[in-house]
Amino acid sequence: MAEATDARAQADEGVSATDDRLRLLIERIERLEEEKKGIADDIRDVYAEGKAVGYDTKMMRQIYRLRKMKPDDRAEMEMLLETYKAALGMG
Amino acid sequence: MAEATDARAQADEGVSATDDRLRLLIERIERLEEEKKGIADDIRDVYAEGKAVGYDTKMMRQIYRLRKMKPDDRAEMEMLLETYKAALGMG
Amino acid sequence: MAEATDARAQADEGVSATDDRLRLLIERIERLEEEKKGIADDIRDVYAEGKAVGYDTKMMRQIYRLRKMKPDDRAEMEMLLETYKAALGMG
Amino acid sequence: MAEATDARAQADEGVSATDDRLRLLIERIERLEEEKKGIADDIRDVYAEGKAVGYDTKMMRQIYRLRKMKPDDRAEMEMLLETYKAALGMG
DNA sequence: ACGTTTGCGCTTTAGC
DNA sequence: GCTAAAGCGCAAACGT
Repeated sequence: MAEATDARAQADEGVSATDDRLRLLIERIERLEEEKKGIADDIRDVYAEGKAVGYDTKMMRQIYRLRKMKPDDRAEMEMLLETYKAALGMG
Repeated sequence: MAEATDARAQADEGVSATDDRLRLLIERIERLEEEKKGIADDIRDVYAEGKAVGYDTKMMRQIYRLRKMKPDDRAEMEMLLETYKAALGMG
Repeated sequence: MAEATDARAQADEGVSATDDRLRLLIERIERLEEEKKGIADDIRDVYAEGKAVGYDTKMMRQIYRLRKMKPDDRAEMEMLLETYKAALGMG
Repeated sequence: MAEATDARAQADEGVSATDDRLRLLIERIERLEEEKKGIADDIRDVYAEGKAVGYDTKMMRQIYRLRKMKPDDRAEMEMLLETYKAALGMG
């Protein structure tokens, strides 16, 4: 409970200094979110560019996903295999 | 390992010029997605920083959301919520 | 725009009848959420029971996940293979 | 198909008594998870129904959340939010 | 241009 | 209390 109310305790004592700190944090977040959106737009543009030279957008997305997922899938499969071995008393 | 990578091995072999162009597009996308993830991590860090100095994460996110809304929309939304609350006897 | 403000329009004209309707909907949701929580608790109990007779909870969850995912994974792998074939001009 | 199901094939073969017990537990979990999903679908339907008669889905969910909170917690949360908003000059 | 459907991100919850 | 995973809502994307 003490931790949960720290912010209010601060707000109650003196608002100005901590409020600047809060505003600064929020503004940093807003700036970063903007950047993130910019990147997302760039990605969008690349897909559009690919489409313009004849590639199917859906296919490009699938290929991207496939390349990304491969290592993870292998890791997961191996983990599941270990699980099975353990389940059969080899653990 | 051999079985798992058969599909890509095939892709690497009979590769034409158009496939290089496709690969280039995909690689650009991959690069941008990486950047995007980096930004997202930065945002997480800022929230963590705020939490470390006593602000509630949930509230910070709420504040960010409210600031993002157009003032009119925000006012309308709050009014609608009050209306609903009143309708259910929630003072 | 007309659709978006329907609710408020109703609220503005006469509150009582529509409010009962709203309350009824919310109460149905609350009841269903309770049921859902009950089921979730039952699931929890089964895992606890398994743990009590010596099975590792984490492992049981993995097995559940595996059994659930298998058919989907096969379908997805085949789809991705088709994608590759298409990318190589066999589509 | 043969390769992909090797792991399960092995599990099906060298099965001991304890594995039957494990399977039974898993099957109970699967049944319960199915039920849970059914309830979740019902909830979705109720929201859809509310939307169909003019209520805003987002607001209904917000109302449900607020009703679920203990009154004291709700009051404290709203006050904290107001404090933050004031700190950022959001009237 | 709209409605449907899928993918992504956030929120919340379970386990350690 | 924190980290990791699952469920869910939202929004962009595709097809009509």
